[in-house]
Amino acid sequence: MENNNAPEDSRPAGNFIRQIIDQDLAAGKNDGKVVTRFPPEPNGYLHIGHAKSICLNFGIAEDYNGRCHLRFDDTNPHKEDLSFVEAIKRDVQWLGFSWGEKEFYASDYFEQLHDYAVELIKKGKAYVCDLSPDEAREYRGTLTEPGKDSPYRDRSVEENLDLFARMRAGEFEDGSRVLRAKIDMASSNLNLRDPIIYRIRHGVVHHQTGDEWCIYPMYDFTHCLSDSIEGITHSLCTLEFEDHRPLYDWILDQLATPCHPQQIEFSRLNLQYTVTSKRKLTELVEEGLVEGWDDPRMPTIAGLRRRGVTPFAIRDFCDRIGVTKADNSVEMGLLESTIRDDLNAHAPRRMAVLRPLKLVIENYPEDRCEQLNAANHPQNEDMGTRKIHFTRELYIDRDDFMEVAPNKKFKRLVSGGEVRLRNAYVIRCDEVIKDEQGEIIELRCSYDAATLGANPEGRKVKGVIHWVSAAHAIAAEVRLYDRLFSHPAPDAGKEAKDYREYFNPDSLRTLTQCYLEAALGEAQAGDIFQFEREGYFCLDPAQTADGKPIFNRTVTLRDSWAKIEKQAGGK
RNA sequence: UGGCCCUUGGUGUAAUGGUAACACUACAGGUUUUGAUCCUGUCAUUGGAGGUUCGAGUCCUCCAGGGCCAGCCA
Repeated sequence: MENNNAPEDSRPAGNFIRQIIDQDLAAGKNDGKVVTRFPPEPNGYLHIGHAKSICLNFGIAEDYNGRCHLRFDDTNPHKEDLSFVEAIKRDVQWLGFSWGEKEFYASDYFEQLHDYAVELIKKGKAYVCDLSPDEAREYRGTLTEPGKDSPYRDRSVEENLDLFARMRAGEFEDGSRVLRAKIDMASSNLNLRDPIIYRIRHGVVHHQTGDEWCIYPMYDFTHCLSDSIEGITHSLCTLEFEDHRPLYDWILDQLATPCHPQQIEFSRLNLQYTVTSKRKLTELVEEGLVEGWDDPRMPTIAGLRRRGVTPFAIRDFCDRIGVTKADNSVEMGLLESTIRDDLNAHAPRRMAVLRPLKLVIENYPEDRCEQLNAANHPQNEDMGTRKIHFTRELYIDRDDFMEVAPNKKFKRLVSGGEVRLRNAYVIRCDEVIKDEQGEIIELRCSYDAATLGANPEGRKVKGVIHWVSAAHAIAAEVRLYDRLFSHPAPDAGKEAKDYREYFNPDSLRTLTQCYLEAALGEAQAGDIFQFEREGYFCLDPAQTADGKPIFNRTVTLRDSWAKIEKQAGGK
């Protein structure tokens, strides 16, 4: 059955941009069409902030039966690279969006853009300026003082045409001349003080156009015209471009263009305890503070993917944060909650011991091995069951045993006490074995054979802990991640500190002696599981030098016990 | 004594002049072979002051606080 009559309640909440589009549609604008675009510059990897824009632009296209173009804003060959183009395409696709045939590059339009520039010159609205960068800055004025007209402002159309042609022909050096729009050097909006629209760049090979050009158009000139050429109806961008909108409109108003798209600005995402500035992410990568763009600690799409975050969770997160013009600071807890919601519903459960402590069940025969059934999901029978091995020698987590309970609420294993082994029997700790240093190295226990799938007679056993069979366990490395920075706004700069000073040295903790239940041996790279009582973990594509699998912790389980411990005055 | 923009609970959003809603967090309980999940309950009169109106979070004025802008970056 088709769902083209899908009820409105199945759609994401309307935001102010969707309301504008609704009004435009009601007013019959744009022939009832909605065309958006996602315009990344290929000079880095996409991050969670881009995901917000991607979900907005592609989401609107989907819901309004329109289309969304992927357009690479590649006007600055100095910083851009083909590898970034490829990574961006991979990430947008992975998020679940498709642009069909609508893959464009601003560089596709270089010839048209050049012709528009010539048109502007002919209309007396642009001129070649010979001011040096330093001189240009002086002439520009300041926030409170108007600028001064360039001495080259009144060159004739013929001279400008000639000079611009020679700029293109490569006659002039980098920085010696630029093409500027002739607007108003006294404008209170600095973007209108005769902005530069073309600059000279020799000796760089553009990833799309090679060495065909030595002049490159600036963003302000390129973006509005690219939008118009593509028939974009709503050009959505972040707040810092608000001051550029008068220039966007001015250029389109001067030229004979196919259409005049509407620029609408929204506030960018600020996520606490991380940074989402391409410059800073690039520095983290280049300075080696992280292992690469896809380091699981990075807020990049590639990093989140390697961490085990699903495309659904990211899209759901983008729905939850909404779209407004207000500055915001989204808590990491919201992202984590969104991730848990998805993974709780879909991740199969497994048992894994991260900090192993040997446990021997003395009244269990040495040669015996039971194959017990364990549900893959406690609330979803459709996810089936698996076999787990129960034997005399097991591993449990060191944190699940204490010789003496620290408080009345502690319900894990203690000396002389009982605890339920998840999916198996109730055991009692009879003896604690220590080494010369007094460190606990082994537990001697006994099990109650009558407690498999049944409560013990005449007593209550509250605690449940996870375990693995020593003989069947798979050795693995587990990487625990924490926030990248120790400050909620590392780049706020309140104390004029560099964000790097807030880098969290404990953002990665590696556990090399972990044991996984045997079923995890079949996991494929990218598979995500809930390690019961620990969190969600994703199998990394890499493995250790000695061939051990590596699991990345996506996010912990919500841990109310940790809160109790903390309130009780630390552990 | 430059311009533009923003301001609803701890956080993010909703309410489009008709009597503050949702999610996250926190806290208090209940269920539970994951201290998970799930369930229940509690937590704001909308930055401030005036004004318009029968009625203002929504409209107007002023004030305060915050953000962005002086790249031949995007």
